[in-house]
Amino acid sequence: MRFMTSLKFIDVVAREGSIRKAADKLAITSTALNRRILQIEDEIGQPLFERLPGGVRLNTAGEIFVQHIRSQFADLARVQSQISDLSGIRRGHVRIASGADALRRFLPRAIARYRANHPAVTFDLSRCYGDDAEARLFSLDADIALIFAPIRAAHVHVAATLRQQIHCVMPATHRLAARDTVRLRDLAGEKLVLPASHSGVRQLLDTGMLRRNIEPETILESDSFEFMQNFLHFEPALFFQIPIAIESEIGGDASAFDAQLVARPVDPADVPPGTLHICHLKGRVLPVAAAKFLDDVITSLRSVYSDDVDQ
Amino acid sequence: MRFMTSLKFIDVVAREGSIRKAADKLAITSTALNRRILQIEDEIGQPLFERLPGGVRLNTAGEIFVQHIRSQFADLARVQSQISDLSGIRRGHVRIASGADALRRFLPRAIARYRANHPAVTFDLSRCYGDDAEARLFSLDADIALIFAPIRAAHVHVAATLRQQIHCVMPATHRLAARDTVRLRDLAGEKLVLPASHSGVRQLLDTGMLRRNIEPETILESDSFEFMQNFLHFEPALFFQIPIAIESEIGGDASAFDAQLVARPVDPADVPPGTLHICHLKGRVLPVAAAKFLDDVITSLRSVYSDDVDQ
DNA sequence: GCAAGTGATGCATTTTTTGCAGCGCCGGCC
DNA sequence: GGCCGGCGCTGCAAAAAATGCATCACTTGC
Repeated sequence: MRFMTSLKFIDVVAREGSIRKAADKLAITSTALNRRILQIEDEIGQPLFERLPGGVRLNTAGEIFVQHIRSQFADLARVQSQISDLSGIRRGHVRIASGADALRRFLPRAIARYRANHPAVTFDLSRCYGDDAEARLFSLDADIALIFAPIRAAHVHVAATLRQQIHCVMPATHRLAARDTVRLRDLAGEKLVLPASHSGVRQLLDTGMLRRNIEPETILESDSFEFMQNFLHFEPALFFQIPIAIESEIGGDASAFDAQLVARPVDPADVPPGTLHICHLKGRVLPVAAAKFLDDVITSLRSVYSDDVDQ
Repeated sequence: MRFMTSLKFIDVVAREGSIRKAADKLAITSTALNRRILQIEDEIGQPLFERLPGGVRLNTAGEIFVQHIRSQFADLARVQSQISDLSGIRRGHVRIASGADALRRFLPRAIARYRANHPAVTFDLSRCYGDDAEARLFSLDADIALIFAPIRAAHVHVAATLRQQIHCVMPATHRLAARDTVRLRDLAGEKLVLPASHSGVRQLLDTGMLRRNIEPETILESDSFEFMQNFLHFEPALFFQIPIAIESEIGGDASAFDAQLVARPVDPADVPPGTLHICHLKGRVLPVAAAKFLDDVITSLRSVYSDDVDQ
């Protein structure tokens, strides 16, 4: 898109914080890039960047303008996919920012099924925590976010929510495996493997522990579910997940997802259910592919967790 | 805006329906214009125009793309006014599509008062009927529309409504001037001057007349209020207006607005009140100036017609 | 069938963009 | 404290792109 290059350049400079670095990345001379920026600033009538000794930084006007640029790019992508759509090509691109919970089991299946119907649609998956995900929506680097955490920013639109009770995962031979639900006080003396402190699961657990005045024995802390799960094969311990992260298959049983491991819900009286938010940027018209995928996700969530899904 | 020229060109070609005509208008050669269009079509990967023997016409892809272009322009204007705003310049431009009713007395005063506070804000006023106004909103040629007629299109957002009873305007010496309200049957034998048939006032009147089976004696039909009002100075007759079109000043008395003329409401039992819609394009973020002006308009309407304003 | 209109194209010209070299500036470092 | 390396910026010449002219192929209306 020749007519968007100057705008793209500004976006890259804003991200890189330096004209020369951006020029490198864009395979262009810093001279040319510099002059393009000067020209646009001239047309706008106001500087967009502050010149610092170590590079450049957006000023307030620049912030506004770059936000506009990004929304233009997102819009253009949507328009292009619409145009392609009507010529029967049906291609498109969907960018998802998701917590590890949904990224693990649910999204692979959901995307594979979607791609079975729309093989020309491609995907970007970036794993990130709540704030990052919101930021990615805002900077238009992601179309859809799946966040198991409270929504902070006002500019995020929640298309659907899914209530999820935290489950305690343990070796099938563990004494607690006989129970239907696990109370927090049962965890006294147990060795725990906890998710990273900024994850939604961890924050719910921490609040519960604090209220019940329980000091857990944390032997390990990780942001990798895969690591935690594999670790349990070598040392018996407990860790925590939400159903969407452990389902062996859509519609499958969340209580047994691994030959040696079982999951039991933590008693809701101790730890209230958390909420998985499926969201996109407020006021944004999603590209067709993303909008359709979002629909699919919500539909398939409803078919599995019917009562726990709200729209 | 150098980086928008190609897009602007496409917009003009779409409006003109001919590359050569558009080239004339743009003070450029048809050659150059033609090649810019070919280039963009190449970048999009699809033709945007159908080539007809008498010129060009947008195809479906083109419709989508041009709509995108127009929204980009509107967005850019908003961004620019935002940027100007934060440097304290406070300039901007507001484009209004309005029926003659509101255009007559209300808007001049409203705009003058707004400009007293924001002298660098400029205005475009285009007088048009309901459908035109909606079309202008959609093609982003207008920011705000004031329509005394039902809203047809789904893509219009109604920010506020104002109920208005139709008034009958007559010489102060007329026998009906003694009444508080005018019944349609009183109009038998009277000479009437009616607004144009596509105006909202006329349509309400026609429905009422039809229902009451009254054949009015129409001596004149016009879409110019000024003409009708001046005509009454020379030949005694009746014509019809809504209060917003006759108010002598904001907060003034609608029943006497001219030394020789008085207005009396038509009985609501005969002709129900109509609705003035103040609206903008759904889903659009208005430029600051337009948004502020819209607020002002609604506030000032509420201060005069308090109970008849809904939001 | 001819004239007048349309959009498309080859080629020379003009305008714009780019790259190179070098300037002045500022902060970190030995 | 001078020096080095990074930064953004600017003359000037070369490269690239956009433009205008003349012309073609085509359709419609008279």
